[in-house]
Amino acid sequence: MNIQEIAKRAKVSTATVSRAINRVPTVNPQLAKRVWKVVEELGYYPNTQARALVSGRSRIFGLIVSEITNPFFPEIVQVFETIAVQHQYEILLTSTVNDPKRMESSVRRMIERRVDGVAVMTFGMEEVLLEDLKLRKVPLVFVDVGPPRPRVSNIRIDYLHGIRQAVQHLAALRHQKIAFISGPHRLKSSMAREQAFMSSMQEIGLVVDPALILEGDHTMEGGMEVCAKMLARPTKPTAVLCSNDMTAIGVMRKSHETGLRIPQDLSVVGFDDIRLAQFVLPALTTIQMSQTELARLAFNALLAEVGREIPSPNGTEYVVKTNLILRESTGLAPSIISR
Amino acid sequence: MNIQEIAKRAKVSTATVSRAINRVPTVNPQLAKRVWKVVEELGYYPNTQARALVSGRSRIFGLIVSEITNPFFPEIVQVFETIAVQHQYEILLTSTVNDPKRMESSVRRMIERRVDGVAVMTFGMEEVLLEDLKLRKVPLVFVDVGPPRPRVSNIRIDYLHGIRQAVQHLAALRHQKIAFISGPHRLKSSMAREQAFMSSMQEIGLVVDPALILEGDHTMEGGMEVCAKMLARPTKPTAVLCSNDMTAIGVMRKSHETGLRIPQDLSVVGFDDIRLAQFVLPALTTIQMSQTELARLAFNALLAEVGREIPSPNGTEYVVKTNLILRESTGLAPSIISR
DNA sequence: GGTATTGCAGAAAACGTTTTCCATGCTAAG
DNA sequence: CTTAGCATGGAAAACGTTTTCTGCAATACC
Repeated sequence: MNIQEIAKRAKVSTATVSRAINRVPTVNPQLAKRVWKVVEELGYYPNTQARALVSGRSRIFGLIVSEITNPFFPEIVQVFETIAVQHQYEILLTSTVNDPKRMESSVRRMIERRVDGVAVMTFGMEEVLLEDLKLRKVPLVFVDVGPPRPRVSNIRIDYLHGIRQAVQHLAALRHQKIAFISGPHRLKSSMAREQAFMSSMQEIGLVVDPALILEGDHTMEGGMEVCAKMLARPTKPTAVLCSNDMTAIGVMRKSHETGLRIPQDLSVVGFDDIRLAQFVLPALTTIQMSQTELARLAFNALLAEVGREIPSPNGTEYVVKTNLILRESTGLAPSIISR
Repeated sequence: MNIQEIAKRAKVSTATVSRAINRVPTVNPQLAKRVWKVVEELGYYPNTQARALVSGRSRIFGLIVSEITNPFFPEIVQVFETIAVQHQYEILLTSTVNDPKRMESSVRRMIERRVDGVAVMTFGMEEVLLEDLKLRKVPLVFVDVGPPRPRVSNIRIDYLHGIRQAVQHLAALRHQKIAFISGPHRLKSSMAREQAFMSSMQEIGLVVDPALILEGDHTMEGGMEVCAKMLARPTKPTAVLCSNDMTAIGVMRKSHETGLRIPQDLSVVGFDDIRLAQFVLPALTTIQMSQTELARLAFNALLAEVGREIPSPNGTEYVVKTNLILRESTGLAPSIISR
């Protein structure tokens, strides 16, 4: 069933059918009604492929996330999809599993499908592979990637804001030996968080013990491993700030296994504020980076760029704030209590 | 950049370019090489929309899940996507959030995009809306929906196998008052689990106390609520079997809050075996329903149906087994210990 | 050596839309 | 009353492929 069939039955030309369906105002209301009647009767749905072919716009956005099984991302996908649907956009989802090969193949597939834009939510993964996209003048939006270029927007996360709050919160609870467990060093976002931690510490005159800066991998298992390593060393921290919530949850679990009570013996702060953070025991104090806002911003950035006929000269930069959420996993430093 | 440009530069016709790219064997190797050289040079990617338009196959499968933020689903999405990529298929993901409106709109969008098949992983949601798809002879695969029809495959979950194991495991631990917290009653899969529980109990001569059959909603919050309700009643169970892991985790949490120790005071069994189940404290004994297998089966069912030129007369039925995984949340019934 | 058969590449049709261009009929202005 | 201008709908081109059909040359067979 196609537009010709409709045209025949409504006794008009295909042009009129097209115009009626797209609600072009110049078409005679009576004809339009006739067309719509036939459309309803036959349950006709236009063929998007043909539409895209001639209009040059596919109404598809690509969404690249680093790992859909990481609880941080489903929320983003959900929100992104919801907004997309509202704007009659479709999404092509790719979970790269941090594999450059998959990243490459997904970029290629997106180009082949002629996406109108791509949101790259991998938090600083190798952008080399994205040259292809840039070259093709597809609108892009990244997280934490500089510097801006034409057609490429960037969402900058203001890590410092939340991390500084967290550090000061811990300091106020008399913690001095504060550890930091980062994410993989190859991620830009990961390093940015570490930097923010360091400068927040120095700002209030706390020394950063290099032995208390450790590298995790943003998984719960990784958190457990690093925690074990950390607790085996001579200088033990009284508080630990983690680069994401899964790591923090791993730390909590391993601490529990080794008999450490949280927050009495060790305070733990996470990062991200995934839903799960509210539900672990004790509930995790964490730094919120709103997934909803991130998804919304990313979508709007793409939509804006698609709407522009002359590309923005230097892209646009958006900022997402981070904020400390107080829950139950932080408390007074143990030395204070025992005194 | 299009196929004509390539044809011009390689000094062949567009037909030859098409044949070369699609590796049709009859094309002269020398010509093919010339074509490929130009393709590489220009970084040409074929336009999938045009391809789909003429070939009638979009190489897109729809994937409808009930809620991507429910940890059960990301794993399915991940596996489904991975296999899809291997077969040069794309997926159109929809998370219905259990909203019939969204379900309807997503079905419509999938038809418009001319998907080659749809996997409906909503575990028994209102199929009424899917009439549209059936009518259009799009290959479909469902979970727990009968009876089979042409072009519609079904994955039947063998709930009884795992649930019977769980009930017998609890009985062996001397539990007699075993509660069951179901999912929403409108889900077929939910009722099937409840049925399996009942018959497993009766099979070994245990009485099912109607007061101990409760309805949850497959979320952690729901689990906590139902648990509170359950513990407020006069007849308290010594073990509880939950219709999914999130519910079980909610139960564990609420029990903990009210001072009940698990498994000493209450044994808890989940269903699904999401990754998180291994990581809660204590690790959750649960009934595994392999998400990997489910995704793989669903994809293969669609692929098989697409390959067939004459549709299977009555669809195909696949079966996924369920199995009890023993962890730490189940133990001897409390009355035994105190004796 | 002439005709039938095969192999292979190019021309052109087809896919289902949107959109440009053109024709028609009407209104309004001179 | 005539003509310019405008509104509206139809014809046809265009989008970028695949695929069928056609034609030509080379080989095989009698």
